[in-house]
Amino acid sequence: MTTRRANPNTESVDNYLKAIFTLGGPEGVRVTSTALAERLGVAPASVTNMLQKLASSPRSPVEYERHRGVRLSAAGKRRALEIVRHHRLLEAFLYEVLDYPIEEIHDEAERLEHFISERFEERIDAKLGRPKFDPHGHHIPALNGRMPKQISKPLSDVKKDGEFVVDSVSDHDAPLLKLLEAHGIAPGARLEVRSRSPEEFALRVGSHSKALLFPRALAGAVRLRPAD
Amino acid sequence: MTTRRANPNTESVDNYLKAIFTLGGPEGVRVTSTALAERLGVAPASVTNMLQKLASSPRSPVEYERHRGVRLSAAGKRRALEIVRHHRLLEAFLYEVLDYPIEEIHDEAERLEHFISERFEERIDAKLGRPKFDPHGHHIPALNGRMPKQISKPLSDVKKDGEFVVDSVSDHDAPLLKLLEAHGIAPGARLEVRSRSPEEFALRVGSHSKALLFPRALAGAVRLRPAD
DNA sequence: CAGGCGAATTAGGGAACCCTAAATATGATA
DNA sequence: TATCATATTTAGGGTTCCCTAATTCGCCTG
Repeated sequence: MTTRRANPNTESVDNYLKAIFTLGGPEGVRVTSTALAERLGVAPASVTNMLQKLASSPRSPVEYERHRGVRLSAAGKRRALEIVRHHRLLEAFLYEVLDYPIEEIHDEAERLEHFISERFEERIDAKLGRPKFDPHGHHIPALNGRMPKQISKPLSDVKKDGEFVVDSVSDHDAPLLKLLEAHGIAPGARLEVRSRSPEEFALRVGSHSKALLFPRALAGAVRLRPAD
Repeated sequence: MTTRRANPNTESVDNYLKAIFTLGGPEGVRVTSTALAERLGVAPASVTNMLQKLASSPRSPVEYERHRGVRLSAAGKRRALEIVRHHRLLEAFLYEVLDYPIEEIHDEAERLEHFISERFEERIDAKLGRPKFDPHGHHIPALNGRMPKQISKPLSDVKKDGEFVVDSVSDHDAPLLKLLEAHGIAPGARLEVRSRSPEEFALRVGSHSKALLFPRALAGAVRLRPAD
């Protein structure tokens, strides 16, 4: 006789949920196995396995139909937002309290987010003064799971010159992040798009006077909102 | 063909090493499977399995002989001390920076110690001002693995009345820890043993005037050094 | 509407850790 | 020194999550 242990490894499951959440966007679009596999760095077959397991568990965090992709159930979305909250609070904490370089906070938070307790979360939240944004400019979901919708658009979508404020920057690409920071491209910075070409943008950042030529290929990593 | 992944789950292995270190004391006495099993909360057979695996790995962290117990190799001891360092730095950090109640720091540190990076360790160490002791009064091993020897003795070993200073308190038993704190029994506190009976000690703690009757059964949890 | 093609799933394993039950060593004792 | 209790190890499984290979499905197109 074995003691039954309906004990999913939370770390792995959480990563699946977070990936489904991220890929599905705020509207909760169905996500394909392949996309998940790629995001998670596992084989598609592994994804199928996991989704079947998750789907057949009580109070399943996902809605899954063979060959038709997955999306999060209400419970799954709640959990995903908890993890995102952990992640972003940790990023803010590492950056502001522990003085991490911006390009290192993501990976460390990615690892720790699965293991911190509610108490830890509460304490760093308090220590930071209940922040609303992480250092990349992303909203930190509230305790109740609410998170305002992103209203910015990527620099790559900018169709005519003008003045903007940097809303957020991508967190995945560490070297790029370092580069952006070096040029002052950080949430809150003023950014003027002076001209555009198929290859690059000519930008003026903050109060710098000289123009910055910014490759279009990287422009998806910077999100802007109109200057007030 | 499968990509080979000589990838021991560090968390579990680390826990074994830490347990061997703790049970073997500073001299590195051989530790029995049963003792390990008990400490780790697993079956003795599981311990045997793990020890065999560890012993047969390259640069093995342990020296293991069937039926004769294990002890750490130099590499194993180094690793164990790293974990202990992580653990104690985390405890200090949770207590001092995040204002955790003393009785909660152990469990949280126990979980996190396996996942923090060298950078994290370095940063909290700096933030705390390179502390030498954790909140329980235990030495924090140095980066190079050095750790001064414990010179205190448990209250339970005290054979005659006198004045002492609390050196350290046990970290495992959360409720007890809370109790000790409530009575002012914390590292650095002055403590006078006024009388002893088979059942309990009569203590005077700090500058309190009234005596505290302290059960002998709990006296192993408090370590003392002579008052200067 | 029959192929085809790529996406997704099934089949069959592997590695890490854990468990119980059944041997088997060890060491103390009669 | 034979015996026994106890400590330890071996045997045989189980779970979780991952992988490759083979198969099947959904869908687009000729």
